[in-house]
Amino acid sequence: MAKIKSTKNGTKKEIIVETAARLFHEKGFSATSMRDLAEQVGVEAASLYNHIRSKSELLQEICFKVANEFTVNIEQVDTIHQYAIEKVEALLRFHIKQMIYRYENVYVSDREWKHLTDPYLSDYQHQRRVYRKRFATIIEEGIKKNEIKQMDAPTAVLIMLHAVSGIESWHRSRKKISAELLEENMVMILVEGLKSSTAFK
Amino acid sequence: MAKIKSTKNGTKKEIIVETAARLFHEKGFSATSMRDLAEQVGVEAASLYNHIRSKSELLQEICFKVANEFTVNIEQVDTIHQYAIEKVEALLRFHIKQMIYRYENVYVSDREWKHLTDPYLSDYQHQRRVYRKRFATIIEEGIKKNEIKQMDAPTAVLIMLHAVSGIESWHRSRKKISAELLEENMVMILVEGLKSSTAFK
DNA sequence: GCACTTAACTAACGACCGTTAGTTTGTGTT
DNA sequence: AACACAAACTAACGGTCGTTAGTTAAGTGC
Repeated sequence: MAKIKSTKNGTKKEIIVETAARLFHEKGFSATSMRDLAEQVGVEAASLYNHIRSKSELLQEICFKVANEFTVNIEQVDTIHQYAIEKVEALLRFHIKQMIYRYENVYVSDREWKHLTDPYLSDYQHQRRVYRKRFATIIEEGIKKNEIKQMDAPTAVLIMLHAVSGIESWHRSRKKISAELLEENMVMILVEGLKSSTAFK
Repeated sequence: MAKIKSTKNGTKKEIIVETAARLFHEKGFSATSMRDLAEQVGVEAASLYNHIRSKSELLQEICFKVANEFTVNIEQVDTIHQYAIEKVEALLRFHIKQMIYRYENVYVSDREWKHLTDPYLSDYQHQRRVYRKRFATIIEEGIKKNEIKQMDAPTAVLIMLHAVSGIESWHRSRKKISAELLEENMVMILVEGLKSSTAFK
């Protein structure tokens, strides 16, 4: 068994991290034991340590993977689009898509980051703060150009970021509307709530 | 020590539950030990059991206390107001105020209810489902009367309920805007996003 | 075929978990 | 002064936690 790739779905470590994300989502970080995780992976608990350094490392991988995706995205969005309101919509749509298609990872990074330990905890908090700040700056810019009505930008950011986490309920609900319809409804409600009523555009 | 009331802030059990809410908020239910809790209350862990039956009971008290407050409120709101959009605004304002002034309890009931065990888990999920359903019905009613624009009502509910949980970030942020300003901004963004553009009212 | 590496295993460590049993302490009532 | 009793204490229970040590099996490259 000297293969570094075990199945076609990436390395064993990647499998472990994905399984951990699922369990952390289902039961929470603290309530998930390494023995739970091992069982789901199909291995003894001690064997996990051939692939990972610690339980904390699993949470770190999940949180920073997700955080980086958002950071990379806002970079792109900020350069591609011209109007602030377009940027906001693009950011919102990305959040929605991540919440739909990479649900477990995003959920864990949103809800369980508190169990990170320093220095990772501080790094993570910093990265999120910077992201929210940048998001707020885009909204400020939109307000100045009269694309977006007068409002407290950080509050608008907070509403958007948390509104999308409501997709959690969508995932849990028995009879769901389609992902596309969900996205369009969310964008409509949230983006229309921002637009200036006297917008020229 | 034969007093049933220990301080002026209610019974010892109430103190324990409030302290538990604070710790469950800070560290999560699973990561909070009875010894942690005891230390914060100023007592040995075993002594807690003179006042409570189990750790689970603490979570139950918190979750159902909060859930009942929302249930009672929607009852009142539904009878007091006439227009659907007014009902929605009243519900939203109540959620915001609860999130500001009873933050820890609401947060715990929102985030840690998964650690309830049956039959409490099922009861809680049912109560929340009924509440959301009722909220959605009010919005449907508003759509029918053209107070609220065409949209998927459950999605609107999900956005509102989760948007207010963003007040978590407000609590954590260093320089906050005032509670009043926060409420007005949130109401503006969210309620304006719902209103029909051809509303007669 | 032999060395090397990877990844599984069993066994166990010390720490901490929620909770119970049994006892002591202190206070208000008679 | 004696009693009742709430509420604190100490000690310990069986269990589970994350993790380490040491070993074994199996595939790779010479």
